[in-house]
Amino acid sequence: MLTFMAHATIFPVMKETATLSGELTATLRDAIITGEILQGSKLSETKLAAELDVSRGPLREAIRRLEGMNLIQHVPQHGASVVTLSIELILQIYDAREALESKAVALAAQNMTSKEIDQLHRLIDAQSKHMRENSGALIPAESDYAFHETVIRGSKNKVIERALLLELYNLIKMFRYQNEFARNSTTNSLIEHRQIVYAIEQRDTQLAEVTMKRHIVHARERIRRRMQKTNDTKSI
Amino acid sequence: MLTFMAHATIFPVMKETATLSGELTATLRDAIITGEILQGSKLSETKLAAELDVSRGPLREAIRRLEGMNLIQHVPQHGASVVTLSIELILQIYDAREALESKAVALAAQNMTSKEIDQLHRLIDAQSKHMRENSGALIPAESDYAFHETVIRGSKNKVIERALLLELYNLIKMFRYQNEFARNSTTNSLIEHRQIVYAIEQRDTQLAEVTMKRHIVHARERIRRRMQKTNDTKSI
DNA sequence: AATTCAATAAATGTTGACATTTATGCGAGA
DNA sequence: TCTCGCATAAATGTCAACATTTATTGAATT
Repeated sequence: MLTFMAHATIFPVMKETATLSGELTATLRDAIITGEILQGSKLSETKLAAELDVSRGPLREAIRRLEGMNLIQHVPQHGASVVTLSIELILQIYDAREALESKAVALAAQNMTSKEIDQLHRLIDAQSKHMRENSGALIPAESDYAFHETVIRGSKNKVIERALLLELYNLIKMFRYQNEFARNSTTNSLIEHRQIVYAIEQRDTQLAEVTMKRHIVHARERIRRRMQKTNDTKSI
Repeated sequence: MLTFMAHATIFPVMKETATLSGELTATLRDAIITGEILQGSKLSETKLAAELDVSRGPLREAIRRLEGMNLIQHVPQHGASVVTLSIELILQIYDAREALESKAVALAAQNMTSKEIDQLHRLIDAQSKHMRENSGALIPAESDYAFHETVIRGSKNKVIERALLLELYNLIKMFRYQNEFARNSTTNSLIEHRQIVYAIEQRDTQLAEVTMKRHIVHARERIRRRMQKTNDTKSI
């Protein structure tokens, strides 16, 4: 028996709540991200519809949309199942993210308004304060997302924005939410965030790009090392 | 009255033909790409279902999928309409493509098998032969797509592959199909293709990346200049 | 003449039933 | 005991009717 909705407020959502199928999309998305619906598990339309007390029509539409978000895979005449976050897939996601987000920050360095840059400062200051007050505490994932999302939107490129926020970040959130070691940012992250904001402020597209690229490569490397270790342990 | 299906064989399709909604997805996609359904036009579920002689259920699913391919925009309680390829959007698409495909070719330089590289040679040789025999003729778009698709698949990165082939290239095909000046490649394209293959062959990831980036930037610049000119003429 | 409001028409959203395909399980036969 | 195949069950795919929201039209009022 699934409860859902429990985490509905955790992820600042789209406004697609006007319609039932939109509501279902958000509900299922959060259930998948949090792991309430397990990776790789099959989504039976009949059962899900019964549990959620809706008809299969809107449910199928929600599934189609989640398919477009890379959260669900669908085989005709067979059914839909939740994506499995293999180490290979995660690393591929981070490679795609590296390419897109380093371009995004280069564009952001060109296109962000000073107001938006102020917002970046506020976010960083909050992160800084958080670390000072809880000595040695790491940056919570939510704060990290807020920073990256602001940069991405600052690119003013709707295509990159969509690819990152709608199709990659859900997967990244899913991974981090379900892997404790990845749930918070490292101590270095704040420093790297500062460097990124500095580059944007200077309107230095190349510096911004390189800095962001390094920031993401570092994150990818941490994951790779950690997952490698996990795999080693498992295979003993 | 729409005929559809007429161009069904033009675009080498997915196998999603097993189901009616999959068939509809392919049909509508091609109709949108070719311009048979005009940019910005509203897709009335009722009318379309009547014209295609199907019920609205599978049609709605097809529309949701095309939404995921960036070909259709959907407003709840209002309806779906075909995307409009403004000059701004096209340039944004090419910025995203530049980021993703330059990363793809870097990965391809690492991961492509010698068999796959042979395939690249065959494609280039065909292009070369085509230009020699029809003196001064340009590379047809289909041949150009085949080259880029082979490189992208050579990256072995499913995430980048999906983003490019499923979410960006349909839009690019749509743009090129509906703009005569962009329908074929330039004379330089073949040279640049050769450079890309050379870099892949040498397993030189950096050279591959830089070369591909320049190749795409050139294409973007051609479009920018041409569309700028068009806009100028219009505004006189 | 322009605007507003109400009534009507039409579109999207949702539902439950039906059709077809796929999966399950049991019994027969080797 | 294992395998094959048929019968049954269950799931996905499709359809048509219903509900609700949005768009349109025209008359009334300012």
